[in-house]
Amino acid sequence: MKGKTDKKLEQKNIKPTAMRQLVYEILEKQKKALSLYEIEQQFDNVERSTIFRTLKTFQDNYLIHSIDDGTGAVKYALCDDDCTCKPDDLHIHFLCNKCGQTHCMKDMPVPKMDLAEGFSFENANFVVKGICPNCR
Amino acid sequence: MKGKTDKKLEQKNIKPTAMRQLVYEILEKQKKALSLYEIEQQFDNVERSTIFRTLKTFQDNYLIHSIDDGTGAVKYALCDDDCTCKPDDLHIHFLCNKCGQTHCMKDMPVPKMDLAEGFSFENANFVVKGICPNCR
DNA sequence: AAAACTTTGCAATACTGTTGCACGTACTTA
DNA sequence: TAAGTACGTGCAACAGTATTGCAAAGTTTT
Repeated sequence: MKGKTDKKLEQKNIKPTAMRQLVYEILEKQKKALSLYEIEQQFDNVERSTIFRTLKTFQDNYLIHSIDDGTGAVKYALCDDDCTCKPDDLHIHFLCNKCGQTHCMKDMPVPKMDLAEGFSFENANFVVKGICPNCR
Repeated sequence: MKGKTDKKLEQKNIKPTAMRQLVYEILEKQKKALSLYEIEQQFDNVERSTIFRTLKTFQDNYLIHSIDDGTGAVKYALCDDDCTCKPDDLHIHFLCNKCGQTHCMKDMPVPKMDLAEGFSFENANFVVKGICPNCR
């Protein structure tokens, strides 16, 4: 019988290799978004580039989304099951200025803005920074 | 008689050296936000690190603000005269996915969000991406 | 003009992300 | 099942941006 992880991967047309299962489970276990480096730390002897490509595959298949929170390292977090990373799926992210953790605020969609004449909207990145509940 | 640039710099307590005047004028001339590299290109033989430190000085004194638009290079743009880079001064930035130029939407403040219990708001980065009027 | 401080240039380095290549595993098909 | 093909992984090298230490040059103060 196939595991839950395998099903999730196959749902998004990703062949479930050992590596991919592990990376997926690391992301699932965390409530927060993780950087490539942070994921790498969870392994003993795995190549950065392998994880990098695993994340790229995940991203290409809408299993995860990436967040540039301004800390210098891109972070990654699981998408919702039905997410296709379209504008309507966008949500706000919160970076704690103290602990550096980045959280997905999945219940807070990125507000639609009325742009000036001639500007079209394709995508957005909205990161709110402050102090998280754990750090006060 | 002192030039306009000197006054602007002194208004923000920045000693107006030749380098600083030039960097300021480059930023002023442009409508858009510029990366360190783009500024470097406007000179013949100036050190990256010097510009870097010049920009840092400008930023520490609220003369410019930096924008991380997700392109990998931080960009810089002049603040309004009375800006102190507090939450109320924040505005949206627009990155054109075609030409890569980043514009300050100074008339569009970053919307205040009601964060979940326990999260405090200190700062925000809101970048909207799409196609700009020049590229359609 | 000497001392103290600031700014600049050079060189080196850190960090993150990214790619080429070779090897091995898994899948396909005859 | 054996040969052929496609895919995934590890290693190594590299690219781009940001950043720092140090010394020389310039500026301000006394």
